[in-house]
Order: sequence, then structure tokens, then C-alpha cells
Amino acid sequence: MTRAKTDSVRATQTSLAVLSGIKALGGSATLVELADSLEPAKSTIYKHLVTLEDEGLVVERDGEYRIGLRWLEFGGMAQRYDGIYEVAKPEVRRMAVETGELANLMIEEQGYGIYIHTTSGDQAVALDTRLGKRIHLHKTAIGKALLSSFDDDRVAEIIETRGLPAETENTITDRETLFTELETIRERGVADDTEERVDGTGCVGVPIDTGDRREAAISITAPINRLQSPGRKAQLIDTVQQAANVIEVNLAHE
Amino acid sequence: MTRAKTDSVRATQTSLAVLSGIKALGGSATLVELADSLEPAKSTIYKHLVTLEDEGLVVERDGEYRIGLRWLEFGGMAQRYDGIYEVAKPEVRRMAVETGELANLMIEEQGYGIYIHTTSGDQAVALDTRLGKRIHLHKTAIGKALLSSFDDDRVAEIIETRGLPAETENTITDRETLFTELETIRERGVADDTEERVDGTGCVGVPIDTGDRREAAISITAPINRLQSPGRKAQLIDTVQQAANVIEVNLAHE
DNA sequence: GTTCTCCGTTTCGTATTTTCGAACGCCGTC
DNA sequence: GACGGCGTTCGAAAATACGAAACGGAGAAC
Repeated sequence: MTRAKTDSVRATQTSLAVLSGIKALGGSATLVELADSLEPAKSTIYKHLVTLEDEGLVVERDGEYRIGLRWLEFGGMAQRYDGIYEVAKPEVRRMAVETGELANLMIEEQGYGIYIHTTSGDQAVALDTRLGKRIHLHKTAIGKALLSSFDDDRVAEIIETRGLPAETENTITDRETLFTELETIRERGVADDTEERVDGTGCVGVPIDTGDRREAAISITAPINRLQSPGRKAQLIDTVQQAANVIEVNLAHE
Repeated sequence: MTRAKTDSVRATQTSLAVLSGIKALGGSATLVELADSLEPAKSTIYKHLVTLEDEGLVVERDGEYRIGLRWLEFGGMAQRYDGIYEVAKPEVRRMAVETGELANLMIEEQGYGIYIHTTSGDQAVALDTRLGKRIHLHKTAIGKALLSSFDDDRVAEIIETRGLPAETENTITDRETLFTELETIRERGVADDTEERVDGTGCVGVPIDTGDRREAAISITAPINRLQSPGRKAQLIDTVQQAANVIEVNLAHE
């Protein structure tokens, strides 16, 4: 089908396709639903489901298959591998409490940004930026903050492998525009976006100097009406920058 | 009903064995380390690693393979499937803040208990009860609280499939002792343990009535010296029971 | 009560893959 | 300049994942 470098283990890919199928169908699905939406034969999917259930990666309940909690066992391990999560977590929470908005922590992996922690304040927008959510880096302030801490070669490589797909009308889809913006972010020390990923919301984000660990960034997401008030925006930027500072100091002291 | 023994997809199991191998080696490992600790040939493990890396389940960094953040993508989905997580999360946090101890939320799956949320207060013990941690239900107060909300048949089935292995000298390993204890827990409405899973710490936990959702329980973990002071223990029990109440009310109102 | 329908489950033969062990080539160290 | 450790590639043989079709049980329809 696709390019054959060191060709992969097909059965593993099939298993993952089944898992992705469950996810695509909203988190739970019957065998027939999966067979209809996926390529492999029903019996094949069934066999994979049985295998995955044995391993705890899939659970059957009320006649439907859903993602198992075993994923958290490995996920929790990946989440705290760097130690960044544990240091940043209290500061992210403080941002959410102080501002009432949605506060996030992101790490780059394989050219994508992954939210490894999010906390909602009491006026926070309800969004899909949940734990484990994986997005293109160019689509949001926190992702652009991450990109701004990479050198141009690395950014170019990410653009090449992951592309610059649009999400809303405001998403940056042009390579030159993105590089210009990253330069601006590096000068100002803060990234922002206005309805670049989700209509009606925007973010302010800053990168975190993690020493020799993986790059990370934090952000605050807010509805645009609050974000467009200049005083409010300055306040949010201040909060994010202070939090980043605290995290950097604590990381350095570990 | 009966285990039909539709034989499993072996390659998928091998992939998972590789993942478990990485986990067993502390979260990161080289190919040779894995080949030494696992059954399959080096080249086989290598091929699986390449496949898993393509999928984001494994990431290579500094010459070592480690668990990828993609696990959080599915894990986050499993975590919040029931809606229990989001309702309980703020109350668990409140418990941690009020008491300064470690507060936990657990759900049963396939006969095991999985911590789907934990929060540390400012005096909390440092423990391995992290997000996604999977333990035998009989080994800890929160697990016994879960068991106390099941009927005897279901408890018997779990004992049969998962056993009653010991963790410390105080772990309950006898079936009758466990059933007696569960009866006591049902009467008192609260479960506790003293060094039954980890020497030096104990817990108090209560089950949560989740309606028709999956059963859940919350607990507070503390060092035994604080837990053995009667006034303190009563205080912790009170906190846990109140939190459970709030969660139950909020779940019913959804 | 009978038929119909849907869905999970099982069977089975074969072509496809996984698997293994050996060999290769890279890189830093002795 | 050889050595040792490592990730990577190769080819052949064995193992098994796969698909098509059939089974059977539970409701729904009539």
C-alpha cells in the first residue's frame, strides 16, 4: 500500500485501526459498526477485539466495545517521564484559579503538540482540549509557542511531515506567514491566537525553558470577547509569563 | 459466558509485551536491553518497535525507546467515558487541599482497580498511586470500598480470576477474612487499611453510588502515624464521606 | 407460535506474515 | 587500527492472520 521501508507488523496496525475505529465512533461501538467503518473483515475485527480485551485495552460493556483504562497505565507513565508535568501542574492550576479560564500544558512529540495537562477555572470555556489531545502545532498559541523555541530547520521539518492544514478561517496555512509570526513571538516572548483553531476562542501561550528536557509550553484559553479587551489580555499574558518563570526556576532546582 | 478460547492475535500480544518490557525497565530502554529481558528475537522486537513508533505508541529519544504520549490520547478518552471523572475531580482536589494528604479516585475494570485521578495535598506522602495505576482490589481501602458495593457473587468471581496475592504482611489473603471485612465495611459505610499495600501508609475510602454507571470509590491516603491518631482519622473519614455525598448528588443531577 | 432479522461468534483453508539467526555497518573507545 | 556494542537489514521457513461463509441465539414482526 504505502511505502515499504522496514515494513511494519501488520497485525499490530490492524489492532490500532480497530482502536481508532472505536474512538472515531465516539468511544464505544458494536462489532458491526466497526466492521462497517473499517476495512478488515468482521471476523478479523472480532479476533482483534478479543485479543485487545484480554489485554485490557478494550472493554466490553452493555454489548458495546469501548477503550479500556489500561491505556492510562502507559499514558500516565509517558505523561510524567520528563518530570515537567509534576513541576508545572500546580502552576497551571494556579493560572486557572486566578483567571477563571482554561489553562493548559503541552509537550511536543513527533511533530504534534499533546496536551498533557489541562485545568478549568470557574468561567472556563468548554473545549475539546482534553488530556492527551493531539493537535498540529501551528493551529494554536501554545503550539506556536513551542515552535518558537525550535530552530528553523526543525520547524521546517515539522511543516514538511505534518503539513499546515486549516482548521478555521484564521488558521495560518502559509509557510512564510508562520515563520514571520514565529519571529515575532521570539521577540515578544509570547504567542497568541484568535480563532485559529476554534471559532469563538483564542489563547495566549509562552514556551518554557526546560533545560535539556523536552520542550514544553503553557497557555490560557479564553472566549474572544474577554480576550479582546486589552486590559484583560495583558493580564492573562502576565499570568502566563509569571507561571512560566516559576516553572523554569523549579525545573532548574530539581 | 465460558471462555471460548478464540485464540488471540499473536503479533498484537508481542507488541504489548514489548511495551510492557519498556515499562518494566523503568520507562525507557534500548533495543538490546529489551532483547535481553524478553523472549522474542532481537530483530522481531526491533520490527515491533518501528511499528509502534510509527503509531506514536513508542518514541525514540537519546538512543532509547520510551512510551509515547499517544497513550494519553486513548487513555483520556477512557478516563472520562462515564462522566464520573469530571464530576468527582473537584471534590477529590478539595479533599487533598483540606487535609493536606493524598486523595484518590478509583474505578473497577476487569477485576482490577484503576486510579483515574489522584491529587496531592501539601503534606502528602510520595507514593506510586499515580494516574492509571492498576492494583488488586483487596489490597487497599479504596479497593475494598469498591468490592463492598458489589454483591458476593461478583466478589467471588474477582477473587477467582485475580486471586488474593499478598503485598505486605497485613494484606488480606484469606477469602473468608475478606468477606467478613466487606460486611463490616457495608455496615459502617467506610473502608480502611493499615499498611496493607505499602508499609508506612494507610487509607480510608468509601464507595460512591454512581447510579447505572460504573462503580467508583474515593479515598485519602496518609502516613500511619497521622492515621493512627483517632481524632485525625475521624476527621479524614468525615471528609471522604462528605465528598462522596457531594459527588453522588452531582452525578444524580446530570 | 412462527418467521424474520440482526449481530456476535465460530470454522476452516490458504496465502501472507511473522519470526528467527546471522550478517552488516556504524560509531565511539581502547 | 582493531575491538565491542549497538541498531539495522536480509532471506528462508514456519506460523498464523486473514476473509468468506455459516452458525445460533435473541428479539422484533406478523
